[in-house]
Amino acid sequence: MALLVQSGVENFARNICGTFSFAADGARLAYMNGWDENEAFEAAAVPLSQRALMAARPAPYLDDLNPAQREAVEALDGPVLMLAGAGTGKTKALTARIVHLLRMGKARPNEILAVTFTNKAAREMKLRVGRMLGEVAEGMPWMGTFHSLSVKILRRHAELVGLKSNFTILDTDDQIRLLKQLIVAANIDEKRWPARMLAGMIDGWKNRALTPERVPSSEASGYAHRGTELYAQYQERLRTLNACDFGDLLLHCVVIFQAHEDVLAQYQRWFRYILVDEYQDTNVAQYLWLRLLAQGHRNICCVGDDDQSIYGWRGAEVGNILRFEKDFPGAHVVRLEQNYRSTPHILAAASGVIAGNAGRLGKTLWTDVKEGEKVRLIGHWDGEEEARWIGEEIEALQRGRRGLDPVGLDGQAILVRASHQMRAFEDRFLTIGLPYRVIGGPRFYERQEIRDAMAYFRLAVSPEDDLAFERVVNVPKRGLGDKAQADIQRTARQAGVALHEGARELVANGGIGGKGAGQLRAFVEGIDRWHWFVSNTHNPVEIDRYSERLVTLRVEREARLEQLAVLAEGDPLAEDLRLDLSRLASRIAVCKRDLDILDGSHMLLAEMILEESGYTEMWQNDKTPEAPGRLENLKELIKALEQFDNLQGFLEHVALIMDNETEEAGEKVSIMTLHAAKGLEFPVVFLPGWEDGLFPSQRSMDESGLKGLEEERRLAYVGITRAEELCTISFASNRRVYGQWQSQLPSRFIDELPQAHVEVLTPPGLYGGGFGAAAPFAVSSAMDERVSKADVYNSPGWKRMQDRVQTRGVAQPQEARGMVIDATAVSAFSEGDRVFHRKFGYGIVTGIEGDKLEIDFSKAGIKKVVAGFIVAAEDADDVPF
DNA sequence: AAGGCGATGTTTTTT
DNA sequence: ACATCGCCTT
Repeated sequence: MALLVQSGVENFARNICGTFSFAADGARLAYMNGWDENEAFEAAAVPLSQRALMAARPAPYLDDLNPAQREAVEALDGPVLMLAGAGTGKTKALTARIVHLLRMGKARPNEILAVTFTNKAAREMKLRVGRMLGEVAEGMPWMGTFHSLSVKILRRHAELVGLKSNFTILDTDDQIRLLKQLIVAANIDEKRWPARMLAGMIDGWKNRALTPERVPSSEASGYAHRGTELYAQYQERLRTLNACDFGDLLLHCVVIFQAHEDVLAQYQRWFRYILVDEYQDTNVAQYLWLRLLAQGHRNICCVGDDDQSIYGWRGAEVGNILRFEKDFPGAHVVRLEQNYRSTPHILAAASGVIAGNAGRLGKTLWTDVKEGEKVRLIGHWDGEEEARWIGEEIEALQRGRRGLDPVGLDGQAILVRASHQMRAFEDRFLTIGLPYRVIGGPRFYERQEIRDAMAYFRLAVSPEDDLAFERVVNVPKRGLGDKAQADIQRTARQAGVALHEGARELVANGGIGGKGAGQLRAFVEGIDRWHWFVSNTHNPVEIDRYSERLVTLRVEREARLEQLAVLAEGDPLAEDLRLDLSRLASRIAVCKRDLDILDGSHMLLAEMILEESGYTEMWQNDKTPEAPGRLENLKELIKALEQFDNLQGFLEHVALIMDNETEEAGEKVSIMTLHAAKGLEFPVVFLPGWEDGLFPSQRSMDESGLKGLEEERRLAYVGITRAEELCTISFASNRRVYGQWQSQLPSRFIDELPQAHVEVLTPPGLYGGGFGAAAPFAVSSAMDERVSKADVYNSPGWKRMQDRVQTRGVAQPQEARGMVIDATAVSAFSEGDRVFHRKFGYGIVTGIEGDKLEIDFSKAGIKKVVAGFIVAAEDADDVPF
């Protein structure tokens, strides 16, 4: 073991020195780090002009900063918490800090660990550090996402968690498929206990850095009391497959750090300074990962905004940022509060809403800007009307209106709570021909055709990849159904080999009949052939062999051509010769292609695989409207291969890079979810669908109670603060929910908007005359109690309306409002209790998790509900209505 | 083995 | 309303 660790460390050191190319930008680094410049220049052979450039700009990055930013940048040593409100220039401060660390000689580029959540953020940071330094920042090997950095570390120490360093990274599809197998094997009714649910639980545990044996027994009741058992089996299975899921990447790192002091110490020495972006989004595993690495020198700088924590539902712990000063006593806390993005009204509206949350670290955003429009608020009859109005408004703003400068479509965005809300806008914009773009739809590498193609590539690289085999063994249809696939599985398991070998054996011993047999043989041989090409790339012997064959074929062609030339016109032999020639031509083409593949053209190899497997053909023959798009995507995929040296390299990276890069040109309105909008900004922002139950989402409140509501409120805060100039909030009185028309009430967040910063619009057209003019009313203006029926939806009296509805106790779906949610209420229940929920009816408690109860409702099925919403069945009569 | 029909459950999403 | 999924038919 010691030997392994030792060699790992050596490997590691070599890797870092190799990755960090001193030669590339040695001069600049030498300058900033105070090394012997002349020596470095000699060695690096960098043009002197570059040195001149650096010398001419002593420290421009510091002069660009405001006092708070500067404070955060200059506090280099010890723990620092940078509380950066929306639009306060946190990325600027973060990048300046990195540059400053380098310049002050505190660390070399390879000694800084800079962590982000998304590849996009990492890219952005690299770009900006590079720009500040005056060129591309090549030498920062440890700037990346939690996951990509974890992979890098894990590859070095895979053996410490029972993996080989070439482990594969599973996507969610593979994960679910694997779990399904285990569930079936465990004799569990997959219908009652879906694999997705188990996957969710396992993810949750991994997010909390819980290995199977560390899962608290209080949670053992989940998933038919067999959750932890299946979790353990799943981990075992992953190990045999030499694979990791996303959660494992972090979990394994944490486990290694915790169990191997020497390894941890090594990294603690390497990473002299640690920077973390979006700290409010870290989960427990990420928190431990960071804390372990920072433990020694405590040179950790976390940047975040507790008010923008919107990923609690996937394991993020706001608590991490709230607790920072306790975790790192003596931490230097800096607040970035000067906002460079939005007008005062927008900031005030956002602040007003977020003030409703308890337990904030607290920041007061301010701005130098004096002018600006109020946040606009408008009610509509229904969702379609809302979409219509927004469409017209966008076009009006595009033309320039009311003395406002025209705002291009790229500067306008619609931010919705849930993606299904996008449809109304897409429909409307299609009919009026308004160009739009949906941000954050299904990601490129998540598409079916891309995953299928990738499975083929995985098989070519490693034929023993059983998950890939399963995925495509019958795609395209090869007549290999459940029966045949079960036979393959059995044969493979008995022989203790991979499915690919099992299939070969099954074919060889005639264990499979019918047309499936031939097809399976072809599939197995295809994989062999593709794999042969992968393993013989650049093999000189094979290249010679193919070259010779190509020559032979060409000679043969010449011979035929000569024969043809001497034949008389109309000679019957000529036909045969021409046929021969065309056959020869295609053989030559194939041989040439094979030779190119052997020479290292992995793009041709990929094309060949998709061609020979019949995968391309399958989509060509497909008559569905999306087939052409899928073929287009496959072409894109091949194009993406170009940036990599080989298929292996491609597969390695793709697992972690899941973003969609296709950005078509042209001015377009952006439509996206509030989550997808975090970090973005637009001059004009529309926030539709502010209705209770939709936003805040009913489900969020049911499942997480007050915590959920507060997260929704942060989402509202994020939404408003995306706007630079103009922010328009809207709601509809009627909306179709799951096909049923439902009457909606304005969101409680609307009540929380400070009136002084809001302008209320009556909808043009439908009510109040239909002349298309938007007549502004001040919210504060006293309004006649005799509001007309039509005006109810946009009058300043919706508050009263809500009050009326509440005091009258009229049935409404939003009963969470005003309820006291008592986290301790959970203790009032135990498993087996018969209980009542106003929405789901009667049920039996089947488990307890934190402040939530898992209940098997007789009508609604199994749900997890906050205990505050539950009463004992015998008290059901006390529940209103 | 493969395509057609009724029951089902519907947020947010990165890696 | 709608898509997905498992089951049932051919």
